[in-house]
Amino acid sequence: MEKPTVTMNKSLRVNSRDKAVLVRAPFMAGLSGEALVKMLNAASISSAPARHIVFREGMTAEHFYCVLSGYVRLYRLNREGREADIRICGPGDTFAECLIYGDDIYRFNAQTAENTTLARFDIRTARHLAEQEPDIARALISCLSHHLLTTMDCVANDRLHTAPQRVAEYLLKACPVDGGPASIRLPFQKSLLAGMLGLAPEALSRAFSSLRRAGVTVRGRIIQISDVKSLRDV
Amino acid sequence: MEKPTVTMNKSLRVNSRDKAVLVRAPFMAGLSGEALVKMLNAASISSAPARHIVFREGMTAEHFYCVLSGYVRLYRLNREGREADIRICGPGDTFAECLIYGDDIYRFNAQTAENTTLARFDIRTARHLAEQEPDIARALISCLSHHLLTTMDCVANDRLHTAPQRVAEYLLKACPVDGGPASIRLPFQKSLLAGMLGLAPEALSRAFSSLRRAGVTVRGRIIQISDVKSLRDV
DNA sequence: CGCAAAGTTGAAACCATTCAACGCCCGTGG
DNA sequence: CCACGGGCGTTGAATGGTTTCAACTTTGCG
Repeated sequence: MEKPTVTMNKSLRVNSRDKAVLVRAPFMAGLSGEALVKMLNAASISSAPARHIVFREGMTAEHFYCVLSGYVRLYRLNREGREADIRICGPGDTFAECLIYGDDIYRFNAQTAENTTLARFDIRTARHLAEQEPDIARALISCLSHHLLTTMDCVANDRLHTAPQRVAEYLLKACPVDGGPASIRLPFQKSLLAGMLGLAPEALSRAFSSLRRAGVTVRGRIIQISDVKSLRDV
Repeated sequence: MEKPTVTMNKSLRVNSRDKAVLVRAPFMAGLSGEALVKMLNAASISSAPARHIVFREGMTAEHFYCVLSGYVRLYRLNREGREADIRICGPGDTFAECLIYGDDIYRFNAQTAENTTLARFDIRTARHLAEQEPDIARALISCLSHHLLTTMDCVANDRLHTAPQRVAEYLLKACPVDGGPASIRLPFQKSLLAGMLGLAPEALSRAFSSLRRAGVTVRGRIIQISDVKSLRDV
């Protein structure tokens, strides 16, 4: 039983349900038997209530994480205390794995946005495993590459698109279909979506109402799109 | 002699001078003899004039690159043709290495900002090498991690800081000293710095002139800072 | 010297933030 | 049952930062 530096509600071994999510996470998917077992053994599960601080910027980085359920907000503060989200991590997403080499200090804050279950990996252990098992190294490379591309997308979006365009883009990505009408249920609160798109909650609200003329109707977390194609023109 | 998909001025084997830069690049530094030789053999050098398109978004990704001299702009276009820079790569920087696993399509445009020498690696070859040589995998992980952190910094900066703050931050990072007066010579054009910070050239100009009251004097590419400490308060 | 590219400055328009007020939903407790 | 209150979301008005466009100046290079 290790003591985590940041206390959580519970800290327990992997149960079968969490394991199922973990094994399907992009980071673990594609690991062979041996490597998979090693990683699973290195994992420990913890769950935390909403708004729990997982770690703070500047803290010594000892673990990286994989979200099993719920959502985690990665963000940074400016000197006046204003927060800016960098990334929102949902089930299957890994975060702070980028500290596996290099500085041993967290470079941002991580806070749960709702009740959340996390898998936690010791960074040193994972580093050793990555050096022993080529498959684990490969998984790490693949996972980091994907994050990097996503984050570059984020920079480009912030710099190229207006608020309604970013919202439209999110909706289109979340849309299962490629034409006609569609309906989406947001998996989290609107304030979280706002942060994800680099907007104040008010700006998201205004973006939604400006998308009404493009056939977007919002009622709570349910979003109706009358015509996916016309949304693409925004 | 392979034919590159994008024609460059010259395409030649590694010469001793380029090799020296390449070996010192973060990506190659820390490679052992065997791994180093393999990577060097996989590299081919090409140089291109200013404003040369290295590759375009959507093209089949066959190579990734390491800048040996000069600068490369990674950017994306919106539908109206406006450009937004995602990253500026200088000597020692690697780009498009994030495509080593995953889709085989470039996700952004790359253009030289001045006369530039590049090392080019075949992506498939590099993938095989990374699977054979744990050191190469380790170097890739380390390199990708660093990029990811940098890009996350970029998102946070864009969202948290104003133009003068971003400029001040750049100057402080480029500053060798931590107090008193300092002088910096920009390694590239101001328009490139503007793009790097997510600003229009005019906005950079205004930011500089608003930093005059913080003791910043600009003459061409030379920037004088009367007191580094007071710049930190911006 | 002269031209073209790069950089600066001003004015106007635009976009997003901020602050404040209000409405809504929902859980709690009387 | 209803009243209350808090969290969340929406709306309005004012503010501020950045872009855009255009004109002008400066720089660098042949």
